[in-house]
Amino acid sequence: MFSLSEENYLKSIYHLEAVHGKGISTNSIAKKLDTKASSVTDMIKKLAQKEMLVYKRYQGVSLTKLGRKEATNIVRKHRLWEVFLVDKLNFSWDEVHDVAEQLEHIKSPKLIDELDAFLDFPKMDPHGDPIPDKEGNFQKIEKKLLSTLEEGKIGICVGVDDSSSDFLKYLDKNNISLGQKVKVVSKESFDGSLIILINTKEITISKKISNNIYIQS
Amino acid sequence: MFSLSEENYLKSIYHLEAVHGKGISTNSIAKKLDTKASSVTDMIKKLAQKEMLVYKRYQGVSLTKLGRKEATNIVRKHRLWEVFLVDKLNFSWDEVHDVAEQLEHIKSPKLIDELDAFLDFPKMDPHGDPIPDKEGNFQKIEKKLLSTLEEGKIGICVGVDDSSSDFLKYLDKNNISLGQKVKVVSKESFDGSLIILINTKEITISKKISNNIYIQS
DNA sequence: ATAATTTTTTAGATAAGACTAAAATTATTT
DNA sequence: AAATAATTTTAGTCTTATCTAAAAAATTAT
Repeated sequence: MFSLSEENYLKSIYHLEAVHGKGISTNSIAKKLDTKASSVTDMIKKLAQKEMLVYKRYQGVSLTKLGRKEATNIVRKHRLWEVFLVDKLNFSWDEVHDVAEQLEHIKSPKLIDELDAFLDFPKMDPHGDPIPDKEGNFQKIEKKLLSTLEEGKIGICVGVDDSSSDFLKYLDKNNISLGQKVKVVSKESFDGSLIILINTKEITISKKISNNIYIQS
Repeated sequence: MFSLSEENYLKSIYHLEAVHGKGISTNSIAKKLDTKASSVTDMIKKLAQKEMLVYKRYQGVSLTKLGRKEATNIVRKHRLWEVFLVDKLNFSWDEVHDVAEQLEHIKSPKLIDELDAFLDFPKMDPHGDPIPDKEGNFQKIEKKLLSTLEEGKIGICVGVDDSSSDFLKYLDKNNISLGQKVKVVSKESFDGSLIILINTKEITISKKISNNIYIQS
């Protein structure tokens, strides 16, 4: 059984590996968890002891198969709770993160599988991220950043990278939601900003925004 | 904001006060929480500091209005989650306690009220205990112990005192559930055991059992 | 009323998880 | 290749919530 803290470390390392591959640095974990590098060193020693990850001093860490399984299960729980909050309890997609962050640590063999069934085995969470099944498997969705879409091309919004409340509220304000059709009207080469067409309305979005929206074309 | 431990102390003291009135002893809290008296002394000092209870050395403790409000809210959360687990996730009444024990500590202003609405504002949990509303009010149910029912009299089972899995499974096995009609066929004066009629079947139950079943007559 | 017992508190120790500051190692420049 | 910079680890401290053992107070029995 893992402590809340241990679970958060495993989850963070899992997410970092998804982006940067194996060999995650102490500093990057510290940044992600908003803690100090020395605290990270302590914890990864402990998790290495438990064979959740492989660690060699000064070399960064990589999850073991067991560690990845544990992490995947936490992600599964987090995302299922997010679906529950949005589908059943009228939360909006910018409100779910903090609560799911707590709910993901509830320990019950039965709870999460019943919840999964109750929600009708959803494949996606409210931000377009895939939900691992009981065995830890999930389909990888074909997607690319809106910032990579060429002028004149059309895409469907299928996910977001940043799930912060501020960013999601910005999207709401501009009627950008999952499933929304988006056309790149023009691209400003100087700063990478885009003029995009949402329904019948043209809006300008910065590179920072288009780098956080995933589309399917 | 309160720690998990602080919340558990408040809840336990609340339950003890419900049975024994004001002035709860250090030892009884220790017993309830399966911890040592010295640990209790430490924690009640801390909670007294926070004005959740009144404490004078060697005199036991009593919740303040604020402390009672806090405790009531935890009880509300616990019981709402129990209803959720039974009504929506196919848990049986002997399976809910441990999970609700975890879920009651989730902190979200919105979550619990939405859950309440989603469950259609239930007034009772699966064990027949009343669920406080948002303001902390709940109706006290008229009930007495099955052990106090006289020979030949009939009652409706409306609650249980002990909510342990073992006891509830025993009840299931003998078809005793909330709403079930029970008739006392005879009473053994030597050990207080009862022969009771459940539907068409007569069974013998010990005093210990009849002391844990609440009925309405 | 005094002795014995029980309850409660205090004092000091421990474990988990975080921190700061300094030392060790690795990476980058010049 | 040496010097500088950045990263990582170690050593030691802190907080929270426990614990044990001993002291203090309250209660009960003689």
